[in-house]
Amino acid sequence: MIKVVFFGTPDIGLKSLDYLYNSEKIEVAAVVTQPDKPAGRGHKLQMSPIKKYAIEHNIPVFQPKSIRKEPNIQEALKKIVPDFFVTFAFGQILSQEVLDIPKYETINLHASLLPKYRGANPIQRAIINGDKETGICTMITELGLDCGDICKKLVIPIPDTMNCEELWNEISDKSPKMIEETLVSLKEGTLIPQKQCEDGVCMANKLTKEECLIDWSKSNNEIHNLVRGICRNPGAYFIHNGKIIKVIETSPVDGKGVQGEITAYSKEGVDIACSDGLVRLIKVKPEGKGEMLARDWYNGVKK
RNA sequence: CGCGGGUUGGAGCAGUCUGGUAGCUCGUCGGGCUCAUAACCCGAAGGUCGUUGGUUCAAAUCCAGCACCCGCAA
Repeated sequence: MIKVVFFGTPDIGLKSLDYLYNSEKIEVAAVVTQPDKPAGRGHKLQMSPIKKYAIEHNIPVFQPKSIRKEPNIQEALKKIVPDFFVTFAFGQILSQEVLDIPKYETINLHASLLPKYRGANPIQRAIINGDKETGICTMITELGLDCGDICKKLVIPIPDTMNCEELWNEISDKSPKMIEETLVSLKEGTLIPQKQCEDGVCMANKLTKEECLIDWSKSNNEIHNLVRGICRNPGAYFIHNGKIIKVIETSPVDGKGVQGEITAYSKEGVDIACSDGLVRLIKVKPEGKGEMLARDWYNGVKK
């Protein structure tokens, strides 16, 4: 049995945690996740999906505000005498003291083809930039952001119509085996991590509010990529009659018109002109309303 | 007690302030017309107005409670 402590917070790591927990070769001795935070409407205290899972399966949970600054929790983790730490979208930076705790290594799973898209937002950035492929890497965690040696790499193609939710799910589905195989072969010594090539390094920064506002002076493909890249969360949007209209689904089509103006409306959707062709809105979500077909939204709004 | 929007035929909305015949656009169904469109014309079906209670001669509308959906912010 390989004894691991799983560090994670959002639901993208849930399947991996579940897989490791049920694996014959792995023992999940504890889970480390972000503290419960007031979130959502009404600011109710909410626990992370990873914590929920851990509680349901009686796995011990640690919730440091900052793992670097809490020696008590570090001590508790030492007592477990883990073989590996596994981090997957944990949301905190580890320190050398923490990295020194496990007998072997700390491994991290990152959702990009490193060294491309190091950082916070690799999945959405790959789609926004119109990449044809991305992937998953497991790596040895070192101080510094996603710069450790690579253990395993898996390429995932991105079709033109794929949105970030679909990619998110695919990564969530394919990660568990990657992690298990990495752990097993590292322990056996059959895998030699490779240094990252320093050539193609680029960062995947967090999305800003401004980036989510649709700029109609861009091309229809750029806008389409933005929409599918950030889909519902946080969602690309524009302002119509003073209301935020989130755009859930689009397709780029040919045509001409005044940038930002609606040029046509049909069963298929509402076409808006941009710098190069048209963007056909298919599904939208107006402020305060549920998701709806763009043609339904426009039907209620036009006079 | 973070701020705010919403619930009305199958869909999207108006009507609520100022109580008095259930309205618009779309869709569906039937008929007609056009070279053609996001087409057009005629007709029809389809609604316990979220729920419970109160006020009133009379409530979608006013008052009180409850449920559910959603945006912002974090």
